[in-house]
Amino acid sequence: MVTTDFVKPKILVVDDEPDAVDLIAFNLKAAGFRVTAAPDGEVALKKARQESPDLIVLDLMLPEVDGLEVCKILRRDTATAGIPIVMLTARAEEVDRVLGLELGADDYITKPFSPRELVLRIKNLLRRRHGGEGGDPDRLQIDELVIDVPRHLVTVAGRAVELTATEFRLLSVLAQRRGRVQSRDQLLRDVWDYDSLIDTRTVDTHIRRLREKLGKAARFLDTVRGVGYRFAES
Amino acid sequence: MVTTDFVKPKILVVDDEPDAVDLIAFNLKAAGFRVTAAPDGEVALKKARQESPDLIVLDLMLPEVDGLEVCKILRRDTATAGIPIVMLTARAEEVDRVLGLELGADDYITKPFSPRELVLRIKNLLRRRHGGEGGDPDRLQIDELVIDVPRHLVTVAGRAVELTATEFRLLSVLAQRRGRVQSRDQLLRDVWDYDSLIDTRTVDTHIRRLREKLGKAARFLDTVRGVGYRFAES
DNA sequence: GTGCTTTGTTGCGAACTTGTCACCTTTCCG
DNA sequence: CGGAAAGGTGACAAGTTCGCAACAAAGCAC
Repeated sequence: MVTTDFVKPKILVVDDEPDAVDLIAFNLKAAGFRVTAAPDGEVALKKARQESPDLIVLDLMLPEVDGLEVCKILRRDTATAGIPIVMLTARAEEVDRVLGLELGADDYITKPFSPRELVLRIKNLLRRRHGGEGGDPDRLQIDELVIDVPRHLVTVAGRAVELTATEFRLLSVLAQRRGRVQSRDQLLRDVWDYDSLIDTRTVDTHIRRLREKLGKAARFLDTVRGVGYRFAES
Repeated sequence: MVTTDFVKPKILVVDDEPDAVDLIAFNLKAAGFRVTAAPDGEVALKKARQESPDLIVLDLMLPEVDGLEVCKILRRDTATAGIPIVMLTARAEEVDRVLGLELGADDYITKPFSPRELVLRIKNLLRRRHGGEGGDPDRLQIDELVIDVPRHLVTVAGRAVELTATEFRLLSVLAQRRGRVQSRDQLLRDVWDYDSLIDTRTVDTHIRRLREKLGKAARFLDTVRGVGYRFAES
C-alpha cells in the first residue's frame, strides 16, 4: 500500500460544492485512488496540466467557465487530451443534450448517484485504458513489457529486467500515463520527492539507464523534444 | 467422484516389488486415481518426465539408482521439480535418516502402511498443491518449506526449524504475501506493533537471523534494494 | 539473584545507487 | 551552411543500502 502509492491512479475532482467534493473524495480514497480537487474550471485546467491526473471527474455546472467548456479545452490540449473524463450532470435529460454536443467525455453519471456506481465506472474506464481487460490494475502490460508494481518486477518478453528503485518508479509513472507527455518537472515531482531540488537533466540520465536495461522495450520511451518524455501509445 | 478420466490425478508408483505395486495401484485406482508404474529408478525418471504425473510414490529401496538419488534428480529437473513425492520406507528409523538428507520429499510413510492412510496422504498433498482448495489455510507450504501458523511450527524439508516469536511472525507475514514486496515500514507495522517506534534496520537483523536458520529455504527471502523484502514467488 | 534466550541498536565495510558534469551528437532554424 | 539549443553518453564521487557482527537491554526460568 505504502510502497505502491506512486502508481495509485490520481483523480482530479472538479466541483464547486465542497460537500460534493468531500463525499466523492472520501469514496475514491477508500477505493484506493489518490484525489486532488478543483473548485472551478480555471483551477481545474491548471491542475489537469500540472498534475497529470489519470482521470477527471467533472461537474457540468461550474461557475465562470462551465463544465462543457472545460471539457472541450481539455480535449484540445495535447497534455490532457488523453485523460478520461467522467461528467457529472444534475438531471438525466441533460445527458442527452451533452451527448449531442459530442465533446467526448468518456462517461456520464447523473446526480444523485451512489458512490459505488461512480467508483465502478471509474475503474472501468481506467481498466479500459490500460488495455488489461479484467486485469490486475497493479500490473501494467504493454506488449512484451510487463510491470508488476506490488512485486516490483519488470519483464521484457518474459525475461526479468533488474531495475533500481528509482528506475522502477520512473518507468511505472511513465507507463501509467501512457501516451501523455510528462515534463521533466512533472516527473521530478512524481518520481522523486515533492519539492526535490534535483537538476532536471538527472531525468535524462535515468531515462538513458532505463533504455539501456529495457533493450527492445526501450522503444516505448519517446523523447518529446523541448517538452519531456512520453511512454509510447503502442 | 470424477466423471472424466483425463482430470483424474495421475500417480506414478515406483517400487521394485510387483506385489507392492499391485497392492498400491489397486487401492489408488479404487480411490479414483490413474496409475502408472515403474520398477526401478531409471524407468521412473523417464516416466516422470514423459508422463508428467501429478504425484509420485517412491520406494526408498530400489535396485540400481536408489530412491534418494531418484528424488534428488526429480527435484533438480525443472520438468519434474514441482511434482509432490511420497516416500515409502521400510523401517521407521529410516525416516530420520532421510529427513536428515533434506532432499525434499513431501511426505513419508513407513511400510507396512494401511492403503487408506496412503490414499489420505496423497489426497492431502494434491489438495494442498492445487491452490489449496479446501486445504488448510493456516498452513503455508512452499516447496520444502512448511509454515504451520496455529502450531507455530516451521519445517524445511521435513526438518523442524526453531524460530523465535518475532522471527516466526516476520516469516509468516512475508510468506502470506508471497511475491509482493513489503517495505520495512509495512513490516514494522504488521509484525511489530501498529505504531512501533522501532528502527527500520531492526527488520534487517531479523531477516538475517531468519536466513541463517532457514538454511536452504533462505532463498525465498529476497531483498529488493531500496524498497524492502519479498518472499520469492517460487 | 544467576544464567540463558530473545530482541533492538549500533558501527563497519562492501556493494550498489544516484546526481552531476563534461563532452558529444542530433535537431532546429534562419 | 553555421550556430544554438536539446538531448544522449560515459565517468565519477558522494551518498545510500544492506549484510554482518558485536553489544546491550529486557525478559524469563530456575
